Amino acid sequence: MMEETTKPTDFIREAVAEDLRTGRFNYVRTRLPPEPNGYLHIGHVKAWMIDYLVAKENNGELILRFDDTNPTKEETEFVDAIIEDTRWLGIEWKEITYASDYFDLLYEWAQKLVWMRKAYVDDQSPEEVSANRGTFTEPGKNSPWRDRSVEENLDLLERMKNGEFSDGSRVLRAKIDMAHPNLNMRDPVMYRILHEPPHHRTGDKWKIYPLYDWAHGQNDSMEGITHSLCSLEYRDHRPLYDWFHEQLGVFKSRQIEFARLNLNYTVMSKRKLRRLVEEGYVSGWDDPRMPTLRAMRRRGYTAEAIIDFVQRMGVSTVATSNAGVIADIAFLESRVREDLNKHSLRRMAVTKPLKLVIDNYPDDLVEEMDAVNNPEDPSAGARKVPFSKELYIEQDDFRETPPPKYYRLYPGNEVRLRYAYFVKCTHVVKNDVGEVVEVHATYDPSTRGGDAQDGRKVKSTIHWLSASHAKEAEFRMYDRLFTKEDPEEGEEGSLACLNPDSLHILHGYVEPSLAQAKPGNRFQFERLGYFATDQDASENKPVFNLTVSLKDTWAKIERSNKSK
RNA sequence: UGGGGCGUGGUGCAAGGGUAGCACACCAGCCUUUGGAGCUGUGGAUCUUGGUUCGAAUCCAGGCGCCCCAGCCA
Repeated sequence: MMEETTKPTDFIREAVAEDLRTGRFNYVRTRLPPEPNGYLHIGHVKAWMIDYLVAKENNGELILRFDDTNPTKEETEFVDAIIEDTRWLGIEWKEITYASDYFDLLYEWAQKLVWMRKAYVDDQSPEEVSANRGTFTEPGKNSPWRDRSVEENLDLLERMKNGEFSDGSRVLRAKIDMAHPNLNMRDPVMYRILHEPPHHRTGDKWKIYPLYDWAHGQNDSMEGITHSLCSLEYRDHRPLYDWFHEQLGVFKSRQIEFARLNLNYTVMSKRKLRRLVEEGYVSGWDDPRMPTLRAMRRRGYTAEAIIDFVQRMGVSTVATSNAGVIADIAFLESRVREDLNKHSLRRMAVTKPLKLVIDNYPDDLVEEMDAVNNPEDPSAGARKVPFSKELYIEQDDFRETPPPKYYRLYPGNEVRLRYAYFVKCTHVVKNDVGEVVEVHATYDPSTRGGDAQDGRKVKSTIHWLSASHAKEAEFRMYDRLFTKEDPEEGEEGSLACLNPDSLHILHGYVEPSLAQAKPGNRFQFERLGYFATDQDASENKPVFNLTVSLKDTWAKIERSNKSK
């Protein structure tokens, strides 16, 4: 698949090539910089692939570095989950590192900046720091502590580190320019005091923790990262990123920003996703409706399809919303269908069963019908499916009074039962309230296998299951989580447009062999869609998640029928 | 409001002074033992105004619109 796509070219790859050409760098090393405070989602995959491929295409190296500078949010559980998901994508890295690996060195670099009179300990309260930062239009005010002696700063910094001061009582700040038009340059905070909670890796060793701006660029430099690729909202941080390298006289990594990836009909922010989980709107972070990688995996999306999707999305600096680009979920689904169409085994399943009785078929006869496993892949072979007098068909495949252009079963109409016989509907049996409970038909024995010897045609082929052989199964039918393309839009908030029908549970039947399907197995249930066996499956009743439906032309016709 | 970034069909990306193209979506048709897949075709876009030029999506200037920034989050 990767060979098929033309070699991607974009402004980042051009910049990297340029740097190699001009000698700014003579090798390429990138980094994946997750903060271990949540699960990876589809938006991360874009960044992951850019970092991975830019390194790979240039015979460079990729480092997986956890940005763990804030112990109040980070947990080992997320480190493990991120590693698992990254591996699932097929991304290979040279080594795993942590920002916390560099806390000692980073502290030395901070002392150096103090010596250079480029950093100082500020005793202002958080409120004072904020108030004195100024606004977009007004300059900030210099801290009264801005011109302390090197000795006093060094002493105070050391005591901050040793835990002598309470949280929030002091910070270390870079001394730049409180009147700078870029707020990030107004004496940014480098270290804050944090006694609790213990850090997931360094425990209670540290009482001060570096902030992003101080840690990230220096870690990049320490690791010899050539290209530090990040999303658009860090554009304003680049002058600061460069300033630290310049002052310290260290290896200068190059930061390049790109638009991050969002999807319509969903939310991507950790805060909003957490709310869905915590308030029970979904079953968990791996609920198949979530945009997280583990959810997509559970739903049946393949890593190949997801990667193909982000690759085809391209890379740009366009910011349509929230510092990124909004992709159409339909495009993701088209990539999933393309991949699954080629690779998944066909099976028959009936999600909304309706009994079909073939009146002229022998009572006790069972025939084994030949069914192909994948018309796109002859090497997938064929299988036998039992056929008998009483069958289940899909409720949607029968109408007592057919609407216009309805080709499926209705009284007097003949259709093909896939791989079996032509059948003609004769009559129906109804219950007390007038619902059709049984459809009756006659079959033409000369059409065995589905071919009419006399050359007559039917306009429809429907799927079926032998009632006595079929195995019970649960089907979880998913739809988009939100009804609006942009759930954030409007003041009611995203919860106001949650789709009440994002999950439909159906109880039906599958072919006998599917009773043994293993979690993660993927199938195409003919004429319905792609499904993946869920982990919830029990021994006698498997559960299948709808990955994505097949394109449904009839549904489209029906919709336009109704709108007329 | 100061700073930074960005404007090409509905969406996402191409075209780097020379015929505005691709994918998805949409519409029509062909084909079909999945109303699937496949195939063919149609429609539709350069934010705006001015300038430079034989020629501008591309270069210049103004305007308009959208996104990001005032955490001791990342």
